[in-house]
Amino acid sequence: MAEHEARSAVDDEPASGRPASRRPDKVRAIREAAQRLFLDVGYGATSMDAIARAAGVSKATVYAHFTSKDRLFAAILDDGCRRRYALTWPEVPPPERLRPALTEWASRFFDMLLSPDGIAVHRLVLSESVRFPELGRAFYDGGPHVALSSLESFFAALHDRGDLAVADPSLAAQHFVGMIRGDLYLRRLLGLTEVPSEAEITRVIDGAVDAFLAAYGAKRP
Amino acid sequence: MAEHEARSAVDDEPASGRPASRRPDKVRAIREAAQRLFLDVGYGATSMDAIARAAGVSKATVYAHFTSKDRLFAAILDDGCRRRYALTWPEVPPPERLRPALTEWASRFFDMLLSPDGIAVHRLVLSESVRFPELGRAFYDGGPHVALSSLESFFAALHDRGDLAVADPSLAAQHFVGMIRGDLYLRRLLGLTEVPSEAEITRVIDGAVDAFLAAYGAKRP
DNA sequence: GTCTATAGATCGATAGAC
DNA sequence: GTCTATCGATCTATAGAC
Repeated sequence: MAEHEARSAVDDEPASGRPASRRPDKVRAIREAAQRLFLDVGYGATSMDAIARAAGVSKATVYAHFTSKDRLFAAILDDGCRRRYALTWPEVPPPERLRPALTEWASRFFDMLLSPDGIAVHRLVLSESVRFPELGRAFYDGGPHVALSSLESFFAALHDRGDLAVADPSLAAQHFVGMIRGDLYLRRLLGLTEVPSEAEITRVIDGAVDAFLAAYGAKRP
Repeated sequence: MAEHEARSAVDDEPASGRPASRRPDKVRAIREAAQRLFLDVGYGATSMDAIARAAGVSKATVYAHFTSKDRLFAAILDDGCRRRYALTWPEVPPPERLRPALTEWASRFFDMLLSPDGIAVHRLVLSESVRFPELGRAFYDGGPHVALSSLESFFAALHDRGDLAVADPSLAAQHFVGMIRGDLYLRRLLGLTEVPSEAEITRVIDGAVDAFLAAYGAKRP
């Protein structure tokens, strides 16, 4: 095949030992194909045949690198979705000006939440956490829990400083996130609407920040 | 079989026409078995063999009453889950005393949301709304949309009366529901926690009502 | 390491006796 | 209407050649 010719021209490898392990790119191709298929159609509707076909390898090659469908699924989630999801959680900015900081955080959170990839990850995790109980725990600890924890300490610091009046930082963090999610998150999960417009996003975020500050803003005498 | 004897003793039917349609109870058994299985393990993991076995009939009998697995699934959702689910949305109480009314509504909403059946329905709909797009629409229109709409008009009426300060009733309704859901809803969906204790429920609901009233309570001069 | 070919199990759906 | 028995397709996983 043309593929073989193209490879042989650049295949003088560093001769770094045994001649085995020639094609790490095939492993990568399998991972990418599996990730896209799992995210697009879910675990059950993704067959190992489809993964092999999409990756351009034979099914036996898939099984040579991943013991079973379950293990491949776990590897994909460990290596791809969960880490990328956790990394996209923004850092909480320093509380110099409160409203812009909240707006900025909410904006990034909202974008990640409603993006096609974000929705796909949520759908996949929610669908398969019954079959794979560890999945729900790993996702929560690496995703939502990180966001809530950082918000909690952020709010607690502002409370100590007198810039906010949060008796229960945990509840306040849940309220802020819950108000940002609003209705759009559910409608996105159900496939009822596309990624909202900038105007709609601004309206929702400003509304959430306004309500949060009205509820938790420090009432200084 | 003993089953036949037991039946023949009371089987002198009203002779209301043709002798067919002897066993509506078998249809009911199929419906109940299918509903429980779909809710417990989802559409993909539920086989027609399993449904027939759980209902105590043969697989051919299932197909004699329901054309296909898809149709059986649709019938279950139409007849059982969705209607029962929609009916359990609490009525919004009259606004005589605001705080107790909000607390009462939130309490019933929360109970329904976190109950084993409520969580199972949500999980099923979220999982299968990709494969069955009409399912997501039907669920949303019969469930969350009803709750949000009734809250909206409730808030709008209170605003007109001067008891609340809600510039955007739609956003306010989403904020109230979002704060009630908080973190527990997601953790329930992911299978990370059981039905919370009464004390925990009270803490979350009181916190949401407090925050909502702090944000939207009328500031009368 | 990678392929083709296939085993073994299960699934949705049906035929035919009663 | 209900059963037993089975078809044909599809899926996960593996054996064996190169």
